[in-house]
Amino acid sequence: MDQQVNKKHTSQQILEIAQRLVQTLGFNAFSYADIAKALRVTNASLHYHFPTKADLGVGLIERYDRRIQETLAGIDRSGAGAAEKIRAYVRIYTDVLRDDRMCMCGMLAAEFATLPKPMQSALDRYFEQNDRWLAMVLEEGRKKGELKFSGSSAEMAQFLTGSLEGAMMLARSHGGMARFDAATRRLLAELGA
Amino acid sequence: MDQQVNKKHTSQQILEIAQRLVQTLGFNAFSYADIAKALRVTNASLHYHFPTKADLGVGLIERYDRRIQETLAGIDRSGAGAAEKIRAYVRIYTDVLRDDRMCMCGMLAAEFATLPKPMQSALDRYFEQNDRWLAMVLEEGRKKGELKFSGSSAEMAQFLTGSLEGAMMLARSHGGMARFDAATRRLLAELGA
DNA sequence: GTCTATAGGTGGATAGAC
DNA sequence: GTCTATCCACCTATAGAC
Repeated sequence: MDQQVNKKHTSQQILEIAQRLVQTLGFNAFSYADIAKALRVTNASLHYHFPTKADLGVGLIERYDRRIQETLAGIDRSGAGAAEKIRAYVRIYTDVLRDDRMCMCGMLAAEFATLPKPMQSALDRYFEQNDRWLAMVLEEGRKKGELKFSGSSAEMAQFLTGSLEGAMMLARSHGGMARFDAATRRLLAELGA
Repeated sequence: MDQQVNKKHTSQQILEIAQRLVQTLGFNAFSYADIAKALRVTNASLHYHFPTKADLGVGLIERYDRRIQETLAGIDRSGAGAAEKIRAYVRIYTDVLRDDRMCMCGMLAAEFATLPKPMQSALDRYFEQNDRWLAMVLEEGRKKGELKFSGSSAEMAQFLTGSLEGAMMLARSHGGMARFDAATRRLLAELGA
């Protein structure tokens, strides 16, 4: 149990708790005190791991990004067809919402204007990577005749994420899971997936 | 210049400034001090018009609601066909985004969990009324053969608002006006509008 | 790595003079 | 209706002991 391991472990716990808080309340609506209470350490202790809240925020986005990329790589490795890949992608969102959370980066997108520059940049990279993966799958799927849609795959990718994030956001306040499910069914049907 | 007129005038100015702040920063991210500075009055003076921030928030939503309803009623009175009505509806969002704002209620939906109960209720009424109008137009349009879509008109209405809000939100942080325009073009094309 | 203690700032809100 | 003055809660962040 050397210090590195311990530090890493605590950092991970902090990120875990903070992420849930962002997904449910938003980045500006939670405080170090909230994390401290949940983790039963003091406020000051958190600043050892993440000196400023901006550092914590960047850490959150980069970890979220890394995890999603791993998930997407897993979907790629599964050898599934394009249609199934899209369905798996949508399932990621569905699972998050079922856990009463908002997509973290969707929440941060709403708060974008108030976020520290480094967080804005990290968020930009996240959406960039996501769109790239989606566009690739869409392009491949259309070529093979598994999917159908008009316009460029890049544009369709952005439309998809926008609609998913929006449906998710409104489902949380008005419409619930049923609203989100209806939206995803429509999107998938539209694509022929 | 009696007091009533003056009061109303100041209240309106407060609401005007506050609304812009909500649309750009969010409800939790602005303070009475921001409004006071912009209006060049003191912080305390604002509390005369809106005792608590929750009061201000409810006032914002109800005014926003009233205004949108008037706009929708205007569209109804125009005698336009269903397709043109939908296009006019979409144009409302487009104009807001062009002014570098987010739809106020979309922003509030993202912050929903952190809002005072009275604001949540007001927001609920807003989305309810909006969906009702949209569903009515969609239903009418489909009957007359001006619009085409699968599923119920109520469900399609919720899908539309969700996609518009989501596209708007992501356009503000990643993709800009082009992204939003692409989304609306796709949605309208899908409807045959 | 975590603690106590505290600084320095900002938030919403109220009392009471004018 | 607007002002000054003030309260109190909470926020992020730091210094320094352990």
